[in-house]
Amino acid sequence: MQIATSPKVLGQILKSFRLQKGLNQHQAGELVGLTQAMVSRIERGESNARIDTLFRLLAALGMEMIVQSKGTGRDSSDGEKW
Amino acid sequence: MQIATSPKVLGQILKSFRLQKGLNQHQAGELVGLTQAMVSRIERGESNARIDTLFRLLAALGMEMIVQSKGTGRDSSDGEKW
DNA sequence: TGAGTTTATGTCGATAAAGATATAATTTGA
DNA sequence: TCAAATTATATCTTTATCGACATAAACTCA
Repeated sequence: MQIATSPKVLGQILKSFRLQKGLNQHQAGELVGLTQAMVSRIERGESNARIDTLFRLLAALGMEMIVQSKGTGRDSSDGEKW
Repeated sequence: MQIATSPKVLGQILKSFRLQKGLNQHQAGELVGLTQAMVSRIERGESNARIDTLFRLLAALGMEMIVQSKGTGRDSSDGEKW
């Protein structure tokens, strides 16, 4: 489970998932209609992609985005951290 | 915990969090340098905002984005769903 | 009903993403 | 070491975000 805190960190997460699936940038791009160049720029946090582009990449890699209150992680067995 | 599957769903999630914090669109926008108009368009999924804009909104609402493999939810007490 | 608040739409200019394509740079493996 | 594969950059055009307004529409409440 990875917490994305910036476009750059998000790009690194996407890259690690892509590698886990054994895909190169060209293949990952083909799955979602992105050029290899765009995949490269997004992974390096150079692109600051749009939301729909991110969702397409997430879907292609079998990933999902979860949005929650900060500090709601599974390891916060207590619940008074607010 | 909310799973965002599209810009539109993401917008609805953002809206619910904003309301939970008792903010109107103008106030939420001021926290991150977005106009009320932009907040409206993003929440309605009409804008398809950029990643950095999303991160700014998340931060302002005290939220965080988690990216994980599909089906890695906390309720999958077993771990062999892959 | 009507004023005040909140949200939705509209326009315009500037900036950046994205598609297409090419090519350099890097990495990998024989 | 060298060729192939992979990744990083570059340029050009099209399109969309975003800030800045302005204003319409919807909602709240006395």
